[in-house]
Amino acid sequence: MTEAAPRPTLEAVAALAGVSRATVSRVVNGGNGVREPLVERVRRAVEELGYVPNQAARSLVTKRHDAVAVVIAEPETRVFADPFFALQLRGISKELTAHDNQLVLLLTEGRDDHTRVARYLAGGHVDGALVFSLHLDDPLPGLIQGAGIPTVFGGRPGWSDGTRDVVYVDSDNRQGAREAVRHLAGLGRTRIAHLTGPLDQTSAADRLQGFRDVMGDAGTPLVVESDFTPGGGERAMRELLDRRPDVDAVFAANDLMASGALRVLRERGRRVPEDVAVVGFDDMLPVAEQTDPPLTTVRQDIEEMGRIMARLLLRGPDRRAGDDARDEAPSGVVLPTTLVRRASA
Amino acid sequence: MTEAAPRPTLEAVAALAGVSRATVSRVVNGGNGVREPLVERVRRAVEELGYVPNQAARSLVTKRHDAVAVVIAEPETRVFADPFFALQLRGISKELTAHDNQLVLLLTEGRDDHTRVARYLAGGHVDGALVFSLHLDDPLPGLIQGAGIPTVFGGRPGWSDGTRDVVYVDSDNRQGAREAVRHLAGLGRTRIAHLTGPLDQTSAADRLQGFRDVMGDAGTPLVVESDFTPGGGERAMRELLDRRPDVDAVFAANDLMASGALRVLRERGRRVPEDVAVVGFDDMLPVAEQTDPPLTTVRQDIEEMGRIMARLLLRGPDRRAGDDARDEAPSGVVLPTTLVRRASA
DNA sequence: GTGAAAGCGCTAACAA
DNA sequence: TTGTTAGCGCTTTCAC
Repeated sequence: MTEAAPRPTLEAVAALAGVSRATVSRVVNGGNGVREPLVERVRRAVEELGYVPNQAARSLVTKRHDAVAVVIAEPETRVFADPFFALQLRGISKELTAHDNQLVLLLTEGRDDHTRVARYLAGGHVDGALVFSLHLDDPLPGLIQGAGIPTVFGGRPGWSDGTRDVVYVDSDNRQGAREAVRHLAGLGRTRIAHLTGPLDQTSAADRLQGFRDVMGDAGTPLVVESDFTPGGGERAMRELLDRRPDVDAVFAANDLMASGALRVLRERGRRVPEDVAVVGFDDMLPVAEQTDPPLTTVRQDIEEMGRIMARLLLRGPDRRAGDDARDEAPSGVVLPTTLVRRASA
Repeated sequence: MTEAAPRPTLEAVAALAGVSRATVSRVVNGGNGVREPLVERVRRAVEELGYVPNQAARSLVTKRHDAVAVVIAEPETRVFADPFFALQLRGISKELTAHDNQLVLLLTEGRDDHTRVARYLAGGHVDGALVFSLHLDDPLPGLIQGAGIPTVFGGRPGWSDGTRDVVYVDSDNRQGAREAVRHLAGLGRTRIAHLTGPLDQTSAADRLQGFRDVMGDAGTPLVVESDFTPGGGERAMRELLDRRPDVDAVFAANDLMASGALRVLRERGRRVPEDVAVVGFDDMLPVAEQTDPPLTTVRQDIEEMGRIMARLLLRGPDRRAGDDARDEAPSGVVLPTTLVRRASA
């Protein structure tokens, strides 16, 4: 609401300090090659005037922005309802901050926003982008590649053509799912069901794959497709109980669905884990620790994933050393998962 | 990872279309006052070259950025764990998007980040800031005012000197709390307790004030200070039950704490609402609807708050019409709350 | 080590 | 209506 007071420029500082703009610029950018007394004088002038460099002017010549965009493409309402993004953001934010980069968050609610985002990325605001594109048919990744800026994806993109060389960070969803199912089998359970996430997301598809790896064809009739939400978990669990009342174990593709499943099981009078053992995925603490009973689940270090994404992006430009040594550039980083045992299985 | 291909400039487009840079600029910015055939030719050239305006260059001359910073000052871990910010962000994001503004999210993890944020805001990246500063003693607001850009606060700032004229958006926490407590009293409850949030936040302090408005001094012994987290709610509830086993109603200052309290009550064998009625605050759906029993709570329209904050900020500059008519500028917008009845009270 | 001068890509008077 | 021109505030050769 304050009317923008005109900020002092390099020129003003130079005048006050009695030096040239070039010298002030040098001091402001680290002061290399400027003699101590001058540095001191310039510093004082900067202080006195409250000078802050104008980034637009700086970027115009340096072509650097020290800012990174985080693009979250999620048309659905659950963008943040799910603590998943929140945790990744924390990791990303920490890493970027440590390297003096700013985080610019771009939320896209629908297709209309896509061109806006593409324009922004191509418009020279940021040095790179971290992209969360969850669905197979999302046009956004293509647009972003068109913008021609370095990009790292969160989660393995699911394009059918495996030709594009993308950099991404993901959890080992398939292996994590295997562990979960093996754990249930190790408990002596034989009728193990799986509540899937939306299968147009690679994370959900990979977890289903892991389930199948262990169960083989025997598992197929016990698979119920769902959507990663608590409500979806409830619906899927009801359907499952109706279809297969003899089920004795459930592997839900995430904790939110598991919590919904637990509610339905309680409502139907099944004891957990005595009658039905339940395992989730994510180890989302606010959910997993506070269900009744607390949830056994597959933990992925979400915050760390975010941190690694940022690191990969910031490192990117360094690697232009040898073009033939290009294959050492990791195109996908897959982090391990661990099973966390609590009371539900 | 792609090496940045040099983007085409206005100059290039002008050359290809056979016109001057000025004409291209006009077309790109809406095409007013340019004859149709030329517009067409320029459009084609833009298309062909994949031209996207360089924002740094543009801002340098226009001094506008079409971007707004959202500053979330939250040293604690719960930044996002709480869906509260997520919802506000959604509202903000929608409103900004509708006005073709970008959202730049600045997370500050600790005091070290403060100067970085101040520098960013003063550095001419954004046209204004939306600030969530929750704690009384936070130095950030001061720094931001120093940056001299329009600012709107989320939640009433709690500075002791009431002299600064700040613009903020808040819920009517006090009135909401009164409603909650009156509802419990209306149920015939007489030993009504209150689990507070951290009292250095105005929202928590205001809710306590509302509780006191209704209960008077009689309520004081039944107030337990806590921290807005589920764990804090559990601890506070335990302490309360130990101290006052005869308590028959609890007003928790937010839903998260209420959920913790419910767990403790169940664990101690108290029936809700028969033995102890419970009311929360926020109506955070993923929490309130899925507790057992579902939570009666005070709803605030968090997303709407975000939307209004953004609207206020974007409108700001318009209002410079008359300086004497300044008092019509709302310095605080306080939104009403409503009680949502579910099963817990 | 320091300053002078050019120019990053764009918009906005001003002329034509 | 269109083009010409002068900067916006900064970094960066290049002389000195």
